[in-house]
Amino acid sequence: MTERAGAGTEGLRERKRAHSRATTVDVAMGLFAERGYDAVTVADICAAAEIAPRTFFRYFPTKEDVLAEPARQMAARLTAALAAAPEELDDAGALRRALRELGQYVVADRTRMAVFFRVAGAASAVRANPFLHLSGRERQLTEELLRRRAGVGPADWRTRLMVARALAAFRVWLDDLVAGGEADPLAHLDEVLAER
Amino acid sequence: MTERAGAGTEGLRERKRAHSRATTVDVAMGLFAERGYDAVTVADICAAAEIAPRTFFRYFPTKEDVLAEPARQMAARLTAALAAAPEELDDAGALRRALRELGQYVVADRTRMAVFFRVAGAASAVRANPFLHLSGRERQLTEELLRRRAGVGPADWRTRLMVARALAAFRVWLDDLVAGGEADPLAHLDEVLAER
DNA sequence: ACGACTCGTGGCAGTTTGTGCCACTTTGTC
DNA sequence: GACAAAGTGGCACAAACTGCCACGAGTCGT
Repeated sequence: MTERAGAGTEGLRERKRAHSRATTVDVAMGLFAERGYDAVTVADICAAAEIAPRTFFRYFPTKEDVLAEPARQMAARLTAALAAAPEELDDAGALRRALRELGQYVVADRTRMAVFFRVAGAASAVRANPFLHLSGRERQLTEELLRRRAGVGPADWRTRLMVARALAAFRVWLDDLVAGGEADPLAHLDEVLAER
Repeated sequence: MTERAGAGTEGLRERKRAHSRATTVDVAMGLFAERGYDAVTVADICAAAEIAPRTFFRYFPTKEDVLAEPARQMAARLTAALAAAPEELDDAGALRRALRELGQYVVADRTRMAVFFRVAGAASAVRANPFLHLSGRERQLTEELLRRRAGVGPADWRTRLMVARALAAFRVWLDDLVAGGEADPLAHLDEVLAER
């Protein structure tokens, strides 16, 4: 290991792999948007992305996982935002701040997200559902909260409930966002998050 | 149609079908508990339940659906309880009451539920997860709430948030219940549901 | 009671998803 | 340039589903 390369340039291999993965996701999303999730086979994606089926399953353990990529990015973003929140904030404040940042991210990437939401909503796939996906991260998120405050042991139920409620609020907002109609989404997000 | 039979006895066909379905679920749960979800094939279940694979998929669209049966029962129970709630209760009160009844149901059927939770928790299957399963019913539940109060049109976000929060609380409680440790689960449920 | 009709069931062939194994090529290291 | 490490592709194969057709057990009309 030379270890001298900067964090951004991780060697040719890494870049190639990342590029191949990204294009596969793009191609797949395009096909899904065009024909619908079920009508697109993995073989189709592979043909369009010019990779072997065997390779596809090395990138994504499941067909659903290609579709779930945006949801996974959201989850990662949320975790990162939470870890980066100022220390002086309490749990609820930090979580709210992180969710607001996630909201900005979603709104900024609106067109791409719109495609994802539409496709994922119509698909029979469950893992890809951003709402459920986020809920599935509750435990991980709670642990991140505890780590932030140097807490140890299992989280008490009040903390877990707080996290669950915050995510519930975010999901309600996401629902409204997907439905459209809100003139100022971010203001609406603040409103929903502030509801006691 | 003779239509003379009581509501309970719906003809031999219905009864046979219900019996076959029930035994299939039982057999499947037994195998899952014994070897784990992934290590049991549909063919195994069919052999043990003495039905043809083709028949299996007529009862359950997916292998996951056999495992999800208890979760589906919970969802159905919740919907029914909500519909049966006294009219004079407001939305939040009715929902809380329904959740309390669901809680009693879960606690009463403890041993069976314990098996389900253990198997479902360890399984790679997602649909079967009771937590997610319940979240997936949010929309349906909200509609039931509106119907109860003769409301029309799409639910406003405050109502949806209220439902989402109540379910979040129930899930937190379920989590505690599965973990064990609570001496009086139903009292704990009241406590969690009452948390503002 | 008897025939017609419906519906649940089983078998078969075929598609699709996902995996283990091995050979081949590309990349990074010395 | 030699060597190790990692990505890639092809093959065979298991397991999850699906469409089709045939058979037989319930059910209904007369």
